[in-house]
Parts: sequence; C-alpha cells; structure tokens
Amino acid sequence: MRVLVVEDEQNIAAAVDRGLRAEGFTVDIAEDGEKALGLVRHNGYAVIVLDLMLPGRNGYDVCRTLRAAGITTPVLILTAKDGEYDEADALDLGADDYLTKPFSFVVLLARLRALLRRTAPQRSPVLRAGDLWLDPAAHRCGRGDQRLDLTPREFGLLEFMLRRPDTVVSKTDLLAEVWDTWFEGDPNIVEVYVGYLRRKIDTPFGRSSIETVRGIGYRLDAKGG
Amino acid sequence: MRVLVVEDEQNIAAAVDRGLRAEGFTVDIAEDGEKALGLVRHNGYAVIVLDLMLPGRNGYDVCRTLRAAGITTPVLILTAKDGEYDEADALDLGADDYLTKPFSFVVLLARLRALLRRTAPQRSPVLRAGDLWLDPAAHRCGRGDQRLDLTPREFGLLEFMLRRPDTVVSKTDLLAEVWDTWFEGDPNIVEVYVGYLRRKIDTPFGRSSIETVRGIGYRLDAKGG
DNA sequence: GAGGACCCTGAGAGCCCGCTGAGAGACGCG
DNA sequence: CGCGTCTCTCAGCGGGCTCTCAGGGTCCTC
Repeated sequence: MRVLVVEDEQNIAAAVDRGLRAEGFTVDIAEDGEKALGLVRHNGYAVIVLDLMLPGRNGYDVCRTLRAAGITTPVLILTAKDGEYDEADALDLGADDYLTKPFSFVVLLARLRALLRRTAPQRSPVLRAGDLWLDPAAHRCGRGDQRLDLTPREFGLLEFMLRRPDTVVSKTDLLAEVWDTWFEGDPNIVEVYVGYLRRKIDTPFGRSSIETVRGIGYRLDAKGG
Repeated sequence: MRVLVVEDEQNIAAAVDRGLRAEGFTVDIAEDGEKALGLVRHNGYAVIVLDLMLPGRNGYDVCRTLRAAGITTPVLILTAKDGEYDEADALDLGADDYLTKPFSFVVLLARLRALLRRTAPQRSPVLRAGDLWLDPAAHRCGRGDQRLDLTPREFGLLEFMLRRPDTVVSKTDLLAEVWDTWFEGDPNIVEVYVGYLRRKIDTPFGRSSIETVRGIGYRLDAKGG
C-alpha cells in the first residue's frame, strides 16, 4: 500500500512518514509540486496526501494537473485553518477529502483508511502459499491455524514475496518496494530481515519456504516450503 | 472453468447457478456440507463459493476440512450480515475472500474473477530443449522431472544457450554475454564451465546436448541431446 | 604420420556472498 | 525515566563459487 505525501514542512512530513510506515504503508515524500507530479507519473499510489501551501506549484495546481491527466488516485488535501483557500474549492478541483491543520495523526489515518475503503471497494483476497497465508487488508498472517506475529517490515517483506510466488525477487527490487525507492543504506538489511522472517515462518515449522538464490535474490516457494 | 456452489437456499443457489452459467462457468450445486466434500473429492474445481449457514456441517467445518486435506482450491465465503460469525474467523480457517449477504451478482462475479486471476499460475516463458527445461523467472531448471542444481554462472550459460538452440555460439559471445562485456581473463573459462554444465545436464543422463564446434564455439541441441 | 592448434579436465587458491549475533539508536508506553 | 520493541548497522565467519593453471587428449592439416 503505497502513499505519496506532498509536504514541504520537514517536521510534519517526517511525522506523517514515520506514522504511516508504522502502520505498514510504503511512503514517498515530495517537498514540492514538481517532484510530486514526477513521482506520480512513475509510481502507482493508493492515495496521495497533498499540502496546499507549497513552494512553486501549489496544491491546487498539482491536483488540477493530476485530474487533467486522467489520474484518479484519491487525493486528501491538507489546508491551513486560516482559510485563504477553503475546502469547497479543494473538492471542486478533484480532491476526495480534506483535513485542516493542525490535525491529529489518528484522524489522518482514519480518513486515509476511509478513502481507501471507498475508492477500492475491491478488498484484496488472501494471499497463500501452501498453508502459509497473509491477509493484506486485515494485516494478519499465519501458517495453518497458527497465527504469526510479524513486525511491519517483516509483514511487508512477506506480502511482497507472496505476490510473486515461485519467482526470484532481487534484493534491489525488495529494497525499492519494501523499503524505499531511493534506499541508500546497507543492502545487507534484506538478508537480515529474510533471516528474521525465516525464523518466524519456517524454522518453528521445520519448513523452508524462502529459498536463497545465490547471486540473484530470494524465491518464495508457492507450496509454502 | 468449474465452480462449486455450496448453498442450501434454493432461490439463491438457482440464481447464482444461472448467472455463472451465463458467464461461461460450469457449475455444480451442493446443498449441504457433506455433499460438498464428496463433490470436491471427486472433481477439480477452480473455485468454491461456500455459504456459512448450512444444515449439518457448517461452512467453517467444510473449509477447515478441505484445508486439512491439503486442498488449496480458493474458497469464497458467503456470510449473513447479522454477524454470528465474522469474516476474520473465516480467513483464518482458510477462506480466501468473503462476501456478506445480501450481495449483488456483479460483485460476486468480480470477486470470483479476482480470485481466479490471482490463483492462476503465472505463466513465465519456460525455455525448452527436449526434456531439458529452464525457467528464468523462477530461476529453476531440470531435465524431465529431475531438478538440476546449477551455480549462477552455470545457470547463466545454460540460459544463454537455450535461447539460441541449434545455433553455434562463439566463445567470444559467451564471454561477452554471460561473463562481462569487457572480459579480460583466460577465455579458457568457457571451456571449464561448459565442462561443468555437461557433467550436470548430460553425463548423468547419458546425453550430449552441448556439442563442441571446433574452432568456433558450442551448439546446444534443440532436442536436448 | 608428425606437428600444431584446439579442447578437456583435475586440482587448488582466493574471494565473494550470504548468514548471524551483537548492539546502537529511535520510538512508544507505562 | 526505565523498559520493550523495532529497525538498521557492523563485523566475523564459513562455505561454495569462480577462476587460473598446467598437463594430457583430440582433431585437423600438411
């Protein structure tokens, strides 16, 4: 579940980023309208959080441009309370919801969830590989009757691999999709997390659903090991 | 495309039956859990639509029994809205999606399609030469049923040659494509690796799929030796 | 048949890759 | 403020993969 946050105030952006990641979203940040448009053109987002007050192209402009380009991704607008712009205008321009600053993070989250529910009534079915299952919507997974307790990052990793069973996924792909598009850290992190996952989904069950393909990446066995 | 509908209410069953047939599915109806299990054991279904409220064994029971028997056919649960059971339990027990009654037929159809799409084996183009096969996406290969365990370099070499069956490939080409564009080492490495490959894909099977073309390079027999 | 070019193969050294444990830093919670 | 959790970094280790090298075999040419 990929979210784009367009916000130039560093602290707000960081807070939202952190919060949404903790909830299992993958987050991209754009600090101005140009960058936002660029990102949207190259990535698919489930929803966009858009500040109105931006350097350069403002939020109105961005929103209008998106809609004019036929992009229907739901947009949630953030407005300052002072009301230079009001929400009516925002909705006219093609936004789907709005929130006035200052806002609480829980409210933002609730609105995002509502938006996602509304615009994607198609709930995603449960992913399976043998007796290993993962429900993206309910954010739960397990092996057979046994529920598994995963951290957000582990969950994201497993979900990604479950969507490509029996396919080798490279570490680069994993870094870009599960971590960050522009991940710049030690790629070893993938190995570490694969290790964590194996210790939760395989070792206790005497299975080996995640195979290492040396020099290439990892492969999740469609039969669950 | 064969669908099993487990539903005891005559009118609903009939409506679903009619609708799905019109969409080109082959439909079987079971009015209770016992019959459902019997049918599943003797027929292969692409998907199962399962009502929870059934006389005798209820839907939960049926679903659990199926999974315990190792049957992974996708299951779509129908629940009454009143919520004696909730969908969370259903998903744990091995259902893949659920729908609350009353539901519209279009929605049911859409969900079924989504389920089928997801469970359909992703067809990756598998390269073949006789009984020798190689799946680039899954990064697996074998001869007949026998899986072959190749190192990355061996795999790359075999893949390259399988893409040019019955064609002579020069060592220079191999060095440039399988090794490095500007490879600067002992070209003898190709001979060494062809040797490794032959010992894995040919010798144990008494075949000779890779022919040496003296002074030119190698050719992989399209019939696998 | 002799000579030479070409190819095969076994042995072994080095190194790269992936795995793991330990621990630091950020954050949330009581 | 102390504790627990989660994420990520780092360094060490172990094994297997890659590659080199040299000796011997094979095929072609003259």
